[in-house]
Amino acid sequence: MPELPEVETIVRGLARRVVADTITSVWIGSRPQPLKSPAAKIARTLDGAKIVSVHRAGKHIVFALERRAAQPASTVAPRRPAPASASAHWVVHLGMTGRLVVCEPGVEIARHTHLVASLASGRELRFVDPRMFGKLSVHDAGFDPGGVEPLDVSEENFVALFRGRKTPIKSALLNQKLVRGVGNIYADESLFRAGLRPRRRASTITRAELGKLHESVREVLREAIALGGSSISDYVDADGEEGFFQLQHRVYGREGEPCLVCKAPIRRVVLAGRSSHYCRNCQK
DNA sequence: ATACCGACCTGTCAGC
DNA sequence: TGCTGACAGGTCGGTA
Repeated sequence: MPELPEVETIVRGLARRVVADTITSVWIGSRPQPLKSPAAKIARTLDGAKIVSVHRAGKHIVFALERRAAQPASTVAPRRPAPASASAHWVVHLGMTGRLVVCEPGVEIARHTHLVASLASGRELRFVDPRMFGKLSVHDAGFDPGGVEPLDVSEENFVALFRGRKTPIKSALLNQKLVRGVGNIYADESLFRAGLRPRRRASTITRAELGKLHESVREVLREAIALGGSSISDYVDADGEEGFFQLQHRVYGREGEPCLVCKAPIRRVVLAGRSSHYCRNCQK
């Protein structure tokens, strides 16, 4: 479901609600599919941890946790040093249908709830994911999913990613090891704005066109974040609010409808197993 | 290296 | 009303 703008919106909402809160207990469901670390390790890492920050890395949500180290057994410590603490990261990928919700404990547990973290503030943070394409993991060291952040990368570094690649440009954009956070909707929308067909081989794209693509990707992502992401069927952010960028889609989901620039019908083809939408006139 | 495909899962919606 | 198939925002692994 969520791509970079949706994850960014969710992260901002979560940060408002749970930063500085402490996890007081953890319940994990019986379905192993979403768990990419052992359940016991996830529970052990989360339980008692303070949430220091929430941020986004590509489509991943990263909770920075701080755990107080076990108190020394000695009781007489007149001048105790600052309490030792250990840091860890809880990483959530929402897959297609994952949601993180913060709610009161009394709220009915939704179907397909896989994790519930009780918070010291009295609320609960829940992970719900019907299709179970989402992933939960914990990491003692830092977490780096690879790829560059499209909103941070320079034009020069962006252009270099595609040099010499024969793969279709859309496949390259979807490759999270190159650019992280761009998914099917924003790939199609960016390529439309850049005037590039999805199947165009990356290696045949000129420097100027790649510069335009760099600009288009960033523009689309920034506009989508400003509107809270795209709500196609059931996406809502951490506050339960829908996004509005779907109203700005120029090609995605518009098969057969007239191009907003030239009126030619928008085409839909399948590329790498994904629906791909483009205008034959406006994209080369 | 690359490209296509199915697999992983459940839910929804259109069409018959 | 109910069945069937297509499709869905994402990734991964196998095979040519």
